[in-house]
Amino acid sequence: MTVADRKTAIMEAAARVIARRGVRGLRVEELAAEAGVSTALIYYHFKDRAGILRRTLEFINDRAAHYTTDRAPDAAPLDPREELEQTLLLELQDVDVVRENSAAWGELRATAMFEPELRDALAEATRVWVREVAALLGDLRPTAAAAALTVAAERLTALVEGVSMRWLSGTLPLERARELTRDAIEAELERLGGP
Amino acid sequence: MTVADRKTAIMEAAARVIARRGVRGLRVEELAAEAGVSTALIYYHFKDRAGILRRTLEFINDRAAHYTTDRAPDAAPLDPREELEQTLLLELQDVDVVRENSAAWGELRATAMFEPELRDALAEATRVWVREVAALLGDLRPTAAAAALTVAAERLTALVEGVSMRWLSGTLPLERARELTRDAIEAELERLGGP
DNA sequence: GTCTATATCAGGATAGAC
DNA sequence: GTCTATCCTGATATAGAC
Repeated sequence: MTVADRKTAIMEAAARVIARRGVRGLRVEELAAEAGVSTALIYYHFKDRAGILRRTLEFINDRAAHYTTDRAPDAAPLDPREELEQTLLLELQDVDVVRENSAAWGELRATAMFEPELRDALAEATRVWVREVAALLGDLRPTAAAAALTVAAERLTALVEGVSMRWLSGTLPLERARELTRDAIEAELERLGGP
Repeated sequence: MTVADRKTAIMEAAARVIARRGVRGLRVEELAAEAGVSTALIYYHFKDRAGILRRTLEFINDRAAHYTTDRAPDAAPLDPREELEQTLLLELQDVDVVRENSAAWGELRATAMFEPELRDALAEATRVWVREVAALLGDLRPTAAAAALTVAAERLTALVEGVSMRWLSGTLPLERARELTRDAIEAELERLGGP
């Protein structure tokens, strides 16, 4: 295993531990055990606890970008509507990597309320996501104004974050969360001009 | 100052400290200083750290219930539409108590992902809120089906939580958060049957 | 680069006086 | 009920060998 692989393995482990215990519950010792390395090595590579969190946020963002766009090479291309649903509903699946990402994402957003140094990365990731959703909406409603698309995308992504929190905190069943999201997509598309 | 008053003062202080530092950042010592008492007294009244959190969640729920319904006795009665906007937008105001409540609420929801003992109180509070919003929607759209009202209320309240998180984590300006919420109310009302 | 061992210290919790 | 003083655990972080 190369050094780069090992660093990646540590960040994968960090995502798992954060999903399991939260940012608050992340213990460097537990992370070390999860990754099968010593605590000293973690500090060697990531400097300190804040460094672990920062790098893990980046890692999660990258991974989300990939599971959003990576598709089997032989799969039929998605139509825009399917792609839009995918993009939003992907955050709401009971699949390890996704659940980890969503949980870690929620945690990191919550943490960012009190740690300004996470804010920039968070704001940027949000911006990218909103832009992506707005673009997909634009494909489906080419005549809609750019501002209207952005507002709709902000509402949809904020809703997904909201229902995701409820899902992960056990307040809302997953299927219900997905249903609310699907309906909201429907509603926004109607709002942007009927089909 | 009576004992009951003192306990209330401690919980008010807890809400302030949680809003400022987060659940993870809550130090019993800082709480004690904020409330002007000793740490020993906190433990005397609340047993342990978990007890502080549990009681504080109850406290902010009660307080939110009151600032939602308390109104100057001489004020003109709100019409249902205003009342609906109030109920949802009240969580999005740059007023100390509200900001505290919203921040603490977001924190506690995030914490509940990993601490099952907070879940019940959280789920119950959410249920009450959804029911309240659904009832207000029902006043405005008496012909709508109950299930449709509930779904709309779930979407709206989840959206408010989502934009609230973004607001408090510095990703979205307050005015924008309010605007998105207002538009969403508009959209849900249209969806439930035009005015 | 990676480990074992350990320093350091913050903060939760309690004892005991008043 | 409330305080002062203190204990002690658990977690971050580092020293130094390999």
